[in-house]
Amino acid sequence: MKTKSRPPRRRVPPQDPEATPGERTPDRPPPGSGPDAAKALRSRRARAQGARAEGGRRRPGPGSRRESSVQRRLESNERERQRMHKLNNAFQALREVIPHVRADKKLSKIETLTLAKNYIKSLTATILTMSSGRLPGLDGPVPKLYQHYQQPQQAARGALGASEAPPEGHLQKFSTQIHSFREGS
DNA sequence: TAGGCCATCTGGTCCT
DNA sequence: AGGACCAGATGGCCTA
Repeated sequence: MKTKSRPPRRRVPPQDPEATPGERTPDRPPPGSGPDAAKALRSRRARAQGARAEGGRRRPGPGSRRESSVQRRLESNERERQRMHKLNNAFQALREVIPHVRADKKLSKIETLTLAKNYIKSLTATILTMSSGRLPGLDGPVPKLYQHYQQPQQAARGALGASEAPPEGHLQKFSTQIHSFREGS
């Protein structure tokens, strides 16, 4: 059972940037690049790997270039951690606004995204039905619905109040989708 | 024990 | 130039 919430995990001792990651990076296709970029990437990688291979032996003196690059790496790691934490907060905020079966079990990220998508679809369908095929407000200057969507930070901060919880009435279809999702279909 | 999920590290690329 | 973003790698925790 996944009923109990996991304790926050502290990743094993923060890795020493000196301890080279070794063969961590196989050739991955460079995102968004042509053959030239691929070539450049290969040579950069070769240089970097060579540098790592021989770099492990020298001891960085205080204030050395190596030491400052280690420092930069650590700062970069910290920023990346913060970024991921923010992302996870956003996921949590999303979990809290989409209704789901078995509230005792925390939704995984992929479940959260999939259910959110289905939920949006379901709500959209409901709105369309209620407004006889037209989105309410589309005749007006700026649809309120869209205005609401223009504030992503609000959701990210978990600022949605209880008053904005989804209405209970129109979720029959969505809950069916949840069930089929849970069944893995 | 295998498989799923996750946090973290890392190096590359993109953007300001 | 420096920070944000991205994706691969790695290893820990948990459940079936």
